Amino acid sequence: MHEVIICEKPKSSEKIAKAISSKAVKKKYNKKVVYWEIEENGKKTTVLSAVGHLYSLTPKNSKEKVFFDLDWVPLYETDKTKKYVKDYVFAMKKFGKGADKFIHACDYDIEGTLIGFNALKYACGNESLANVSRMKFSTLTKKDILDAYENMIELDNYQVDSGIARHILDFFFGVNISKYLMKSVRTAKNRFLKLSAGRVQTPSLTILVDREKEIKKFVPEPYWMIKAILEGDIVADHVKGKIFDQKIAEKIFEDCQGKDAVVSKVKITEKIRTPPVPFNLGGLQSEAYGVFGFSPKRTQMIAQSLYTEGYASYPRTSSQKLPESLEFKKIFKQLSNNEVFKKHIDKLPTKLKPNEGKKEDAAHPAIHPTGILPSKLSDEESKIYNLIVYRFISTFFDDSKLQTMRCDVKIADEGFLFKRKRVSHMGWLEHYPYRKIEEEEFPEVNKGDTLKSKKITSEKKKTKPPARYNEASLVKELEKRELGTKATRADIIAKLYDRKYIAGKKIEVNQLGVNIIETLREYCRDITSEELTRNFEKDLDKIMADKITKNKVIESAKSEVLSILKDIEKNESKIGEGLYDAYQESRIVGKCDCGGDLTIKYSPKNKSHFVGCSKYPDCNVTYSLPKKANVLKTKCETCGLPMISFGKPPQRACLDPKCGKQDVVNKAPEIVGKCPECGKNLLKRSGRYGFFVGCEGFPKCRFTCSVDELKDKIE
DNA sequence: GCAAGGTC
Repeated sequence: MHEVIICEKPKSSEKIAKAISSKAVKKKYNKKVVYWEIEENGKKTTVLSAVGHLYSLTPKNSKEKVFFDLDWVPLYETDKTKKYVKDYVFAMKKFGKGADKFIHACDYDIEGTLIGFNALKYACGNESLANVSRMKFSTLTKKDILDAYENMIELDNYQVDSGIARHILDFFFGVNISKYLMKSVRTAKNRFLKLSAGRVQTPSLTILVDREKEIKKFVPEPYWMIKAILEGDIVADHVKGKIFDQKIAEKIFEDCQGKDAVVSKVKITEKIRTPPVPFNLGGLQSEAYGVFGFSPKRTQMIAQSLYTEGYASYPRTSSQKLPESLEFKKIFKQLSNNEVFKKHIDKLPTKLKPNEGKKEDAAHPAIHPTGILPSKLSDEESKIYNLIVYRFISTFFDDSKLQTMRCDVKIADEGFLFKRKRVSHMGWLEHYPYRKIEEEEFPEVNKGDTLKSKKITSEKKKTKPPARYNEASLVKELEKRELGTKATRADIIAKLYDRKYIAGKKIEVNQLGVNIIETLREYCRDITSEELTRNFEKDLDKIMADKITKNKVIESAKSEVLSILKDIEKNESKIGEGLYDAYQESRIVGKCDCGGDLTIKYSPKNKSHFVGCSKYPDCNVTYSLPKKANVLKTKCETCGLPMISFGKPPQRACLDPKCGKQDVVNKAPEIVGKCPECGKNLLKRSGRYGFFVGCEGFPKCRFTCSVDELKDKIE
């Protein structure tokens, strides 16, 4: 009797093999692929693993104008970066074929069910599906696995169909519409532009376009802030905060001149700050962005490598929970071999109970260190590793307490107030070195005291437009709207940059991005919003509940896509021109002396980019660009042309080599003042958008401001 | 050349 168990990933094959038998033997195929063998009571069990999807959809005939005839082919054939998949498929073919019994033990969700189904059908052989049963577990604990092994169910073919339909529908809409967009540019302008649209990427872009529109149409409103500078350098704000009526502001300003302040109320309160919750992928991405400025994609790759090396747990989790079964004590004991970690771990309470978050994940706990101490890590890896360790440790500590003083004063019947904050109990804060620690002095004032007023100021300000998204806040927004999955969100955003739809750390939408959304809103409105995802979900649910067949859903999607494509084709030249012009516009980097626009162009002959004038051939101005150069928004202080950055470590220079202006990136940054928050030096740093002022104490102190704001901020 | 989804 030979039994074969198919798992979704190597990690779960290990857990499943070990749970089923203590006699499971680890074996390797082709030196890389791990599988397990159990021989007991005359029965042989082979536990094999996929690595996520092993098969991918591809057109039967790649020369077709539209793709509706699709085949499942091994992933490594369609994607050159997925070579590692090959050995897993081969191992499955070698050890999986011809067994008496097959067990599908992938994650119990639509994708997992399809992963196992395709592995069985295409690697183990079609006939394996005749002898298959399904294990259903929600966690990879020994108990759950054994329960599932002893109470196997039938493979749910409706769930399989639902998974297949999801892949096909995404392909129909995504690939075909993308193709037709590119085709329109080719027809109209005889140019190639890499364009794409999809069920997730397009609504994500819509979110950014809508925010861009809000920002563009925003009309700043003036308001006044009235402050009183009191003895002891106390700055008190008028209780009204923003005053939008100039007359009222002027009256308050006049009335308060030369009058002293009388303290009307002093209130000291204590706020509890609970420890942070354990990291899920989104949480780690967001924190790593805030603390180190790492893109979510970068963070994900680093976390993946820490996981592969065995230093951290599985990163693609939604969970903010740390179950006791992880054996915290054991992890802490191992981590204590590191002197620095030990200092923190030694102070842990005896009862180890983490402050968990609400989010759960059936397959994995929150991200945590395994206890195995890394020997060699790159700079970036050790930053993420330490972040994971400190976050893990800090969730076990007690609350931190923040004391807040609020002092109300009266100046000529007008209310003013000032606040002070200080941490009165460190708690977890002491063990999580990525947070600012407030330590403001509380002035000694009591009710009835008079404070001499040195000066009353009235400052005119303007309301600000809504903030731009950055990569981390967009990941969060997608999470909130349930667009994409934890594993794909960072990639989707990277794709939007790659297509040149968007640019910048504070994400700005290029004209091309705006145009894509406008075009699709006209021809395929559903794909620009969450509507398409919602419609898919409804259909997939119906397939699962046997209320509609997979083929019906596929057929109706096909006719819908066909009609959209027909519309696009009918308006091809208009769409193509619009898209190409929009693309050109976002390539403009400055003005040429002749009045034309300096534009980034591509020379297919030299396979490189350069900057040329839009009035070519009337104007011959060109500037060559070094390899992998970025044209920046910062203008050269000498000649006004844009600056470029290139090389590693990055250097900056003027676009015009004759100008010769070099930037100061590699020199020590200039000290421009003292930080108003922590007293350390403020440095003039250069970012993507030119200079900004940042505190030397970063990341502990997060003070930043623009160069223009500097005077106001440090008085 | 094009999607979104799983994972080393």
